[in-house]
Amino acid sequence: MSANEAKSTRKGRPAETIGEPALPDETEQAQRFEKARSAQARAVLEDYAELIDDLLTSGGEARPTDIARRLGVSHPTAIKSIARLKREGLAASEVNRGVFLTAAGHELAARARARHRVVVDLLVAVGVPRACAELDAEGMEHHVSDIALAAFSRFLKR
Amino acid sequence: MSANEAKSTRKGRPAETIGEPALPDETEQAQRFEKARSAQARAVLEDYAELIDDLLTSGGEARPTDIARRLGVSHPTAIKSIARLKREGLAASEVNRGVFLTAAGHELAARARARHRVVVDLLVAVGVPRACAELDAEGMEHHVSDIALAAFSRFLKR
DNA sequence: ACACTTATGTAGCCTTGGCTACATACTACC
DNA sequence: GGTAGTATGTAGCCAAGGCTACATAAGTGT
Ligand SMILES: [Mn+2]
Ligand SMILES: [Mn+2]
Ligand SMILES: [Mn+2]
Ligand SMILES: [Mn+2]
Repeated sequence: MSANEAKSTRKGRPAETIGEPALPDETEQAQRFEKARSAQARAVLEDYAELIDDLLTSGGEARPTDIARRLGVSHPTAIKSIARLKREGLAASEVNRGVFLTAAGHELAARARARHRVVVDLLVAVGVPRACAELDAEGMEHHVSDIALAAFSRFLKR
Repeated sequence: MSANEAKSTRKGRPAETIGEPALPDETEQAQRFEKARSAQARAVLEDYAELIDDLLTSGGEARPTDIARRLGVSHPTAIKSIARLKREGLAASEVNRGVFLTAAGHELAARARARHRVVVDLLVAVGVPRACAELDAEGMEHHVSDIALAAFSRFLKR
């Protein structure tokens, strides 16, 4: 390929003839997808931390079955994810006892809850019905960056 | 537990003493998480379909290495995901040839692209910097329901 | 004390979507 | 036509997050 100016062209395709849509830069696009993937990897941790914190705050324990039921998964699934939280230093528990959050876990939960609320509020503010906003926010929240979150807050303050 | 009115209380916890935050209904919460999980399961298919369609539209082929590079993954990963698209009737290709979309795949791509654009536009409209909007939208889009999307469109038309 | 019920934990399976290493197929070029 | 280089495909590994089935622990009630 020596000093070929463009793209990837095994069969000598014209490449960048003008007039066509023009795709985004390859590297930039790859970074977008990469960011989405890493956000996704954190999503489970965030949801568990937020939920555990909610359960603890609401005057009770955070027990695996409660967690499982609220997440809509089987209890072994919940236990396995809780194990990951522990492994990553976000939660702690002794056998046959409820789950607790470490300082880091509590931090994460607090941020997740605050973000969750802002996302729901923003959706409602732009006209999404409340119930739908609650539904959609559960997945969207994990992809909202700090910058976007700040913008949302500003927008909500008119 | 016979006709116990509430919750789950192995050690006879007071359950719903007033004053505390009051968690959302269990079933409703479970449905939210379930919806987020199923959206996530579709995310890869949507991104691949959208990207393949973009590549085809931009006057070229959709070749596995191009797809892989734009997604920021290795080519075997891309090939494996493309195999899933084929399995689900969204794409087709013969060996050592570029990938094509079936009617269903093209449909999916069109919807994904339209939604993607609206999501970016909405983010920008509420004050998120363009670059950040592009980044965040890549992950958020998959969780935006038709109802929310319609609300976004309405909002964008002032 | 014992039985019953519920909660917890373990084992083992599956799928998805990452990866590397290797083998094969094109295409270009001399 | 042979060789180099790129693209494609295959094999096999891993971790995450689902699941069921089973075993154990802990309360509840008679
Ligand atoms: Mn969530
Ligand atoms: Mn949340
Ligand atoms: Mn996307
Ligand atoms: Mn997209």
